[in-house]
Amino acid sequence: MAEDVNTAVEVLQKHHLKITKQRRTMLSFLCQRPDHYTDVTSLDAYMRDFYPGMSHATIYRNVKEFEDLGLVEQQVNGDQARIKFQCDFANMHHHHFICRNCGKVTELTMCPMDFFANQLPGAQIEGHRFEMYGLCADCVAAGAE
Amino acid sequence: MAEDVNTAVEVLQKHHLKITKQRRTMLSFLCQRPDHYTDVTSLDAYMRDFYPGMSHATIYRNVKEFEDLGLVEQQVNGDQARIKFQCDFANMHHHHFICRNCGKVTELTMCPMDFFANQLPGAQIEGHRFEMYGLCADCVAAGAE
DNA sequence: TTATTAAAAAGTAACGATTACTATTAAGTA
DNA sequence: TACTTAATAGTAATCGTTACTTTTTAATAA
Repeated sequence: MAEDVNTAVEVLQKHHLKITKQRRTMLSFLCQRPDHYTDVTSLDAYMRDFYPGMSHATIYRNVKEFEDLGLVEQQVNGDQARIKFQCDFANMHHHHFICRNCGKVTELTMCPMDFFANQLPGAQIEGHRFEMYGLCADCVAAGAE
Repeated sequence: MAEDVNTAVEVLQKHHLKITKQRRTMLSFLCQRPDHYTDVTSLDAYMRDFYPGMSHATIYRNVKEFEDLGLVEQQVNGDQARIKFQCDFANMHHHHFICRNCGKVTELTMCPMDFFANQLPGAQIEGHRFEMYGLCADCVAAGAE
């Protein structure tokens, strides 16, 4: 876990970005739950609690920078953004099962793209989005909802 | 096309909802492009141009009601909602390829779910989201971007 | 057709996530 | 230790969306 933060910090350095205590705290926070999506508003609340008077703008700007660097994955559901620490910087293509109760993310192997490409002759496929959601095994066992 | 509006109106009646001229206009507008997603803000602008002084609340409330009735499909991309008239009330399960240039929607046959269910023992899968995006054949031919 | 009534619309104004902007602070480097 | 420039704080704005209250209007019955 602290491992991952250091790896992320190295990425920042490699891009000549400054290592501020705020950024380090943000990364630590995200790193605590590498397999869960976190509302950016929760991160915002946490940071402003940790550093009273910290600016919204700083948090959102850093989120965007982390995303550009591939340190976090962003996902929009409804009206607010959620992000997740990205551990495997190797960045192998994969998809997610997201638990609606606890936010836990399970990575899925295999990508369904191949089955569809030939249905769109002439089109230029630039990307895709595939997610499954529901209750993870733990939440089912705990009797959620 | 007017066909589809009438079908939608029947659905409203069936649920004891009133057929107002505003609702009829909204449905007509959406029905003009049954294979394209439209920003709700565009619909909002159109309606307020058509009925000067029309309330935002009315438009958004109706969008929500149409969605509850299955008359439109909603999809959130980024910061604003997009909707699409739902023609096939039979509502056969399918997925979409969405052109980022013109918003055109192509329905895809086959669903990738079956391949993944067995990767999540114990979980309760409640839904999924699969979309492909890029440029449709027309936009590619027209040399978009 | 007219009266009735419940739902829908208008007309504010607010809310909440996100962002622009400027002055100040602090991280990185010499 | 001083310097330079990126990062932060602080303030306020933006924009999509919604809550609330009053007024209007579609649907139904007399």
